[in-house]
Amino acid sequence: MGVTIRQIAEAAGVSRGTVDRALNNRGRIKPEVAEEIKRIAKEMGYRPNQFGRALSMSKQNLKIGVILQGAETPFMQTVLQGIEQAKAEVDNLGGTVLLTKIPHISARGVLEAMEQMREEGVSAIALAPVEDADVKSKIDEYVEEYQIPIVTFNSDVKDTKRLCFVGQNAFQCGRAAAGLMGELVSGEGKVAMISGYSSNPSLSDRVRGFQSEMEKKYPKVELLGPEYCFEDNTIAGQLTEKVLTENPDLKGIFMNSHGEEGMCKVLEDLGKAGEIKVVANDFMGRNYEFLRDGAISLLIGQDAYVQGYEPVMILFRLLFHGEEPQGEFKYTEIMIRNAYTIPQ
Amino acid sequence: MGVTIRQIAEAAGVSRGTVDRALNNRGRIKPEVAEEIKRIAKEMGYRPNQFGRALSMSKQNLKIGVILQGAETPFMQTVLQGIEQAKAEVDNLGGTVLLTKIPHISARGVLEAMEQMREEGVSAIALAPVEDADVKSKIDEYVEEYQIPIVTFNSDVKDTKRLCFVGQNAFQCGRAAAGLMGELVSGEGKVAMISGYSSNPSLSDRVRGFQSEMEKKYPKVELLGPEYCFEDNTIAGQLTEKVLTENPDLKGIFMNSHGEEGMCKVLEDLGKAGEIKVVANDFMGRNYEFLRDGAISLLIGQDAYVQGYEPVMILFRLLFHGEEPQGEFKYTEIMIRNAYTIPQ
DNA sequence: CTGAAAGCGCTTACAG
DNA sequence: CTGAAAGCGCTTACAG
Repeated sequence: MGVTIRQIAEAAGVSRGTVDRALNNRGRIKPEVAEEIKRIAKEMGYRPNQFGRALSMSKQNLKIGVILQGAETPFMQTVLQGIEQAKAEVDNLGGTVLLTKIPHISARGVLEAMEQMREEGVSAIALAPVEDADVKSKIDEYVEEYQIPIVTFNSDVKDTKRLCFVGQNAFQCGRAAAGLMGELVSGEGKVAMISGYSSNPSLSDRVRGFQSEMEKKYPKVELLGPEYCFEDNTIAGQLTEKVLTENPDLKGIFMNSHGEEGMCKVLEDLGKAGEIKVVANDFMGRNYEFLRDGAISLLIGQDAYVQGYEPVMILFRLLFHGEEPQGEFKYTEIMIRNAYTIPQ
Repeated sequence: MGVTIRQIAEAAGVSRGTVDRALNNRGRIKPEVAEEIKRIAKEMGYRPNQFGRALSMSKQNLKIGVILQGAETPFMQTVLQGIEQAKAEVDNLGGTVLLTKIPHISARGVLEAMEQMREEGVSAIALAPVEDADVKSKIDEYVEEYQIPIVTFNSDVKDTKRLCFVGQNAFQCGRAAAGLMGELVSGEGKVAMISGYSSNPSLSDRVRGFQSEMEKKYPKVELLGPEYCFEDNTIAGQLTEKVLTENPDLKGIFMNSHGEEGMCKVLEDLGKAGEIKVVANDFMGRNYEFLRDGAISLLIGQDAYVQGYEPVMILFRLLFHGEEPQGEFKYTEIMIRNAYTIPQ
């Protein structure tokens, strides 16, 4: 068992309150006394008991706000599970998590939610995804003017005062996909790229990573596209059919967006499933099924759960224990799965 | 803020002690009263505050023993990091972790360590690896006679009363390797298997998983071996050279043991690195380096850290919170990595 | 500037 | 079988 504040108080011949003031720099204490107490504490190897502190501080009812956009997508549903888990833990520890789900993507919705949370007295906010100039400046305002720390997750926003970002390193993810595809097609032949939206920075980063690494490491691979399917199965199917018809010698498809069902349907209908090597993204929807069937060769995923869980806990640890996050970027692991490493 | 034991006591018209007895099944309470209190607690959505509990229970100074064999290997070093982290957390929460490292593998060492831990009054033991009849019967004796729950990790022991096992599903790992290798060699050609010891059950399970899945899913692949290198680089190099000389058309090597350095050296010397597809195991030693160089195509790994961390925490959660483990097997994730998904 | 006391939510002897 | 009280280690009004 560790040294307690009481033992230090006895050793220093003062009260526990005084030790607290000294050790936590609360002021209202004679500087020499504070110094002496700190010296004694250090000498005795004092380490504050987090349970005592947490229990005592649970009176403060610290509030953390979470703003989530596009909660209707399967991916965000998993993120949501992570948030709910963090919320349960924070509740349990005497805090509160205020969650606002905004349907689809709406900068105005985010701004309003931020406003409202400030009125409700939150001490910190986790926010995703972010892609708007007004939101950016509001983030800086909150951090600087109101000292409300903000963590972004899933999609980051550069050049703001946000504390840190939790999510995928999209460029590196694209490179990992290239490394896999290069091997799957034995380093040569045609590979088509299908992405979602050209306007989405994460998707674009993945495409850039894929292209640059393929060029560098597998120069004999000829890349086609990217074409954009807007995460739509019908369009994805049409694009798949088109590229296959125009390129009967196609070796692989890098599916960088949702629309997998549409693509796999066409591959199966044409008897090409398994023959055309497919690297796809995210452990969502029917992707595991396609992996088992062989229509998808390898799947790359980000830990959606962690993307919901970590931001809340990072803020909690900051506010409750004064523990700063490890670094500005908390990248979730880039996970590779085949048919045999599907969980459960 | 959550519901507290005090609120339940008021709602039920009893004292807090009575609520505690009801909710934690401590006996000495009229069954009907207990039922009623549980009902109310559930209705109010009561979730115990872990800080309060931990603080209050920190008087008990609960001890958990950990016995680790072969700590000198790099793999066990990482396991050790997980144990140290768990130890730090448990210390901080008012408990104690007693760690005994036994050099190499020694059943007698394990038996003595168990004996000593019981004398020191541990409430539970985590133990690895296990491969001995005497140890088996001592496990059962501890569990049944002394009510000391035991968790095995890294390597399991069947047919005992151990609470659960934390480690890899070796057979499934072999299957995963087959799935990768099958794709890497485009489903045909010769693939050599090099393993460590024929007597090691985990290694054998991986080989069996590899063989059975290859046979089933890639029948055109011709498997050679397994040959055994006894985790020795020199022997691994010799085996590699031999199989390459005898089979100039070799397409891949499944390296199921340590000795990667010896193998990669030969591949590089013969100018075959990258050409021969290699699937190897464990994120240890120079394996990441070989992955970057391309001498190893894909790496499969188990989470060594989790294998150290989880057993201690499972026991802590059991003793401290009365939380039973999820199931008898806590399989660590089978992770696949290529040159782009190396951590950091 | 400092101390004494109350309280956070829980568990645990101790009385009855 | 049940209750009242003390205590875990910390923080925080409140007095002085």
